[in-house]
Amino acid sequence: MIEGVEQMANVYDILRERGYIEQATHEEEIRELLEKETVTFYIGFDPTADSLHVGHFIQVMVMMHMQMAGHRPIAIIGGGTAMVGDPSGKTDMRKMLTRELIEENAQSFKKQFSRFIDFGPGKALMVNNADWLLNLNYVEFLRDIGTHFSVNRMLTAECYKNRLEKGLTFLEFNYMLMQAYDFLELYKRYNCKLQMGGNDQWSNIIAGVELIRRAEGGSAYGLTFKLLTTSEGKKMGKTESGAIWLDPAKTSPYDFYQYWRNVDDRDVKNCLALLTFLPMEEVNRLGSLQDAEINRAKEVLAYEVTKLVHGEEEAEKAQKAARALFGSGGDAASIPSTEIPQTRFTEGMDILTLLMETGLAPSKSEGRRLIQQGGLTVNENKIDDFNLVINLDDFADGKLMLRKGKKVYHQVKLV
RNA sequence: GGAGGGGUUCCCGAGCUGGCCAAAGGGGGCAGACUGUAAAUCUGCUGGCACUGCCUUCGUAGGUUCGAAUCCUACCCCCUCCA
Repeated sequence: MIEGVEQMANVYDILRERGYIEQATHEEEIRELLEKETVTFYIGFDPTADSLHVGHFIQVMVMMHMQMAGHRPIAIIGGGTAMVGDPSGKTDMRKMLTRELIEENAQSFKKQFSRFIDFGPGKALMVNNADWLLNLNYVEFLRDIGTHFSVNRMLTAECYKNRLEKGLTFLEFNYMLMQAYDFLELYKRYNCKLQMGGNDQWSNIIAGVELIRRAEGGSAYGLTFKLLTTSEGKKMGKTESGAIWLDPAKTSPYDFYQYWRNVDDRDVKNCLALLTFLPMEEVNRLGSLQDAEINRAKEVLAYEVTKLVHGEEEAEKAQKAARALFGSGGDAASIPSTEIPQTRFTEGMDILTLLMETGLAPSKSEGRRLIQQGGLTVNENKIDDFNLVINLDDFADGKLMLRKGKKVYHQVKLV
């Protein structure tokens, strides 16, 4: 399903070249390990939402690279750890999730992973840490695992820094132990020697590496990736309306495509390297395009990432729709649309209601504001009257095109 | 448990000698100009609605008052110091 076969080069070098790697516990050893044996490694994902998002996707990319290089990924679904909530990098305590919700989320994650990773026999594993965390005996756990941790040391960990100022509950403080225990458990069960994760997981990862050494005298390694950030250091994959989800029901393929189509010039190269499998020569070539030329690179980026996540057909449709709206040609079939029964227009619908129906405005006040400021176009005619009534005559071929601002298109279809 | 500080509109953060407060300022967001579906910059807007007015909002519940984010009472929560 994924083309672009990796050469015999060491994956470590590939990952480094593409810019994934941020920190490693033992750079040389890891590189050697990956060179000479099939390494079982893991990345954890806490099911705190009902879909994976772009931030997770970068980790999935790494798993794919690793699997293509012949290593064996374990995707851990953190059904147990999500019960506690990782305080790393958070300023506030997460809201507690119910067990049922976590279970549901875990199911969604599972489905999504299967799109990207081959879970065939021996190829990869997906396990839920709820299996061993949920029934732990408290005192036993403290005696077996707790003894290996120094609170003094934990308190100096980067991940707790701002929480020590704002407050940290004992519940969350335990998160690190649980994640470390996961690693130990996987080490024992599957000979898993390497944990990877976003750089915010660094403290938790070394905790596991050290636990394995102390408890088992074993060697384990850790590797972290750059978090997907913009050139300005802001977290990427977030918009005003929330995260960019991989679930097409939560972020439509068109919106997904548009997100990448509109990234900052300066982020194009990085995104191409991290989120596509294009060869690095191509990435470098596209990334060095200047001025308006770089729009071509953005199209490639958007197309490639959308293809990976939603498949070729959806990527194709999204690209055509975008071209139709912003350039010339293409067909607009798959731009976001809302279907509204014809009968509702027989006596006309006021424009403000229509804006709310289509989700272009969250309230009539905002819709009014939008129109007053000249931000709304209906069928390519700028609207200046917020009392405008839309009726059937405004539809051509059963369709009406709304445009908010410069690039938010929305089609109304009669049914 | 004791002492002190604090909970304000999406976020941070003023206001708290009662009316001029839907609430300063900043951030974010949205829109306009510019442009390359970019960035930067400039401008406007930014609780809701039946919008020259009305309604709801300043931790929660009551009270005082013609009138409260501002005063009083009780309660909840957070932080700091002490135990």
